[in-house]
Amino acid sequence: MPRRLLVTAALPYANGPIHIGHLVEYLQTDIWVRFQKLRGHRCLYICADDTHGTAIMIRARKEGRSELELIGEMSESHQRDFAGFGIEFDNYGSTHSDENRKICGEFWQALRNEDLVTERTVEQLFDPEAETFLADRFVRGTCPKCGRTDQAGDNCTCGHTYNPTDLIDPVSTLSGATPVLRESAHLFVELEKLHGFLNEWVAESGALQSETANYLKGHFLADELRDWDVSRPAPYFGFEIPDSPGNYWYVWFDAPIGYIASTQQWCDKHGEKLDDWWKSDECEVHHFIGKDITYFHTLFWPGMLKTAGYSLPTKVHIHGFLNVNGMKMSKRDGTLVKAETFLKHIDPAALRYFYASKLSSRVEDLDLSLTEFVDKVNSDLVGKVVNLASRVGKFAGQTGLSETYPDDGGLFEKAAAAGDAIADAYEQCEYAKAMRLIMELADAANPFVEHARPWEMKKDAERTDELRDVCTVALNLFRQLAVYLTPVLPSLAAACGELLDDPIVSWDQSQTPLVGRGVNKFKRMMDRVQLENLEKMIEESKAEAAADADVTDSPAPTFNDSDQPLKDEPLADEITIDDFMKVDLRVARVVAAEHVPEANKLLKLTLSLGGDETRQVFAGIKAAYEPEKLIGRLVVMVANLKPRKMRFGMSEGMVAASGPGGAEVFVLGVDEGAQPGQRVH
RNA sequence: GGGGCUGUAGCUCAGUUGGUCAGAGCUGGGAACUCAUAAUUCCUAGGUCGCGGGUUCAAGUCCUGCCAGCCCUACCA
Repeated sequence: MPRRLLVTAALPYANGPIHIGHLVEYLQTDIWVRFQKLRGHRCLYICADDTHGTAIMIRARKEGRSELELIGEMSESHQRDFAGFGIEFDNYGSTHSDENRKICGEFWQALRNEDLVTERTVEQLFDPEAETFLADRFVRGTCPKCGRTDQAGDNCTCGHTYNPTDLIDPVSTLSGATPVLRESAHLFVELEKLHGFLNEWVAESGALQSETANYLKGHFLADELRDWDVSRPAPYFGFEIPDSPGNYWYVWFDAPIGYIASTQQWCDKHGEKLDDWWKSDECEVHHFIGKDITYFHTLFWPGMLKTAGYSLPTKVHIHGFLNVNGMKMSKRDGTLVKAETFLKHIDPAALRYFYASKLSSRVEDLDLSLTEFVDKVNSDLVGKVVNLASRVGKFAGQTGLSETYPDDGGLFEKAAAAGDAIADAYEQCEYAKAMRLIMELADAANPFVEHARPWEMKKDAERTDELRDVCTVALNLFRQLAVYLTPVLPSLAAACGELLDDPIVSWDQSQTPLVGRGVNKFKRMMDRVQLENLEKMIEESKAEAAADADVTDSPAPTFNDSDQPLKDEPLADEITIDDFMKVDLRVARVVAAEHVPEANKLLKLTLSLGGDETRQVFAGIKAAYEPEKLIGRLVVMVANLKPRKMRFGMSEGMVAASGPGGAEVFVLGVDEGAQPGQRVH
């Protein structure tokens, strides 16, 4: 009896590229979906980009473009990355879609009708410069408890937790401005009214792993459920709440509804009814998510679904995080590898298999050890599975497959019988177990070829029938493995289908051997993974991280620069390189700086050109720089400027600076590593 | 501080309801073979199953105390 399944993976946020950590989930889900489809069930893999919220708004602003442009580009890059790893969605939507807006409205109305929405005034820090309210993570300041500076908005490294309003000297990370307290009206969902329902659902629906059910029971359900703040005041990139002008749905309100909206898009394209997928007892709904977003999917979301009359999740599959070499992924270590970067160096099939070999149904972090990755993929996939086909491929191309399946000592039959256990493991998301079972079969297959010695048969024309039989067995055992591995390795399945002119489309193909037909020319199916390539990948990631840091560390970069400076001071007449070379610019270190009492604008600087060479320079930067702060700095000076006698003494050069003057003066700096005395070319 | 999980051969892990359960793969060592991507096959690896108690005729397998690691969460179960 074919089942109907609607499967989702969490919606990736449109604020960054996909990395190998994300891929754990999308691959886990893709494998499950491919498995279900292979088993003959109707199954949809639904996903979308999560596009709303302050972070997107801010980023778009910084990059000087519209949110739509940003999320459009992100969606494209996400989908390209997913496709690169063989992740096949039935529909990939966006939370910023008409469908989503409409269904959000429907959910909202349902919440209103059930009297679950209440309004309250909230005091929140507001950035007067960026003109936006600040979530905790956009505020930093001094810890009120221990006095450490530059601490996060909600907690300090000393362990103390607080509200961002408690911070001493709070600063907005968006603009550097000092936030002010401002009131606004927020809308809340009174989740407590659904407490009874949630208690029951968590305990009895069977939708949650027991560890998760216990966690919820102990953490949230034990107390009164707090109201859930689902609105954000303008400006906010999202959907405005129809009955509350100036307020927008919080990104976590519309994100999960995006699952439904994306399904709606699929239905519209395929002439199906949404209700058959989301409001039918005949359809299972499975969510795959990471442990970090557990409560959104196990409390708020079921509450919303229940209220709006949609199906509750049949199962919420929660996975842990990815570590690399036993440690948290980090940009600095180059272990937070972007999907795109990975693809430049490594076959994605290798990652699919490795993750599969590590995943279980439990909420456990998994570790990607680079050496283990190489060993496992190479010995299991290349050494055992692919090798099975590779070693008889050439012969089989000439002999074809025997008319009847030969005696193989019960290997095929035994492996066929193992199919149920393997399928069960897939179904339970126990992929590691499935892979282990499959590799046991592969371990049994190679000795058959070894003992049959087909290479000897090849030399004897009279033994062609025997040779054909050996090839028939080896290729059928290989095909059986390929079928079992199809959810994990669609590329291998495709290669197998091509070799035998019989595409793998059904799990049942593992139960019957293929006989009495030709075999195509063998083509290499997979390359071994080289540790060097992984190392290159890590190095490249490090370099990317370093490049990113250069760009993002500078506060609030804006690229929509004004054209005023150029208008104020148009470009000078063209000169030749020789003209330029007449100006001798040198790197110099400020070794002394002091005020000149009688001067309004001047500082007296002593510049060192290295060694004993110093120059005394009067610079008109008094309004912009404190003398003490200049000492030690490297600057650029015009070193061959004719000395000029000033009222306060000789000035033996000029410090290069830009700006109209007054406080608006900016001394040219030099990157670290420059030496005083070096000429600027 | 609380809660959860884990602790089995160098590494990654299997070990159902307690009784050939002390295992597999990889690595290492030895040998064979050459069809295959220096792939494969055969032999070999002597780990007090974290430590101490307890229940039982019998315990990696149940109970308990301790130790270690990981995850979650923090004045709250």
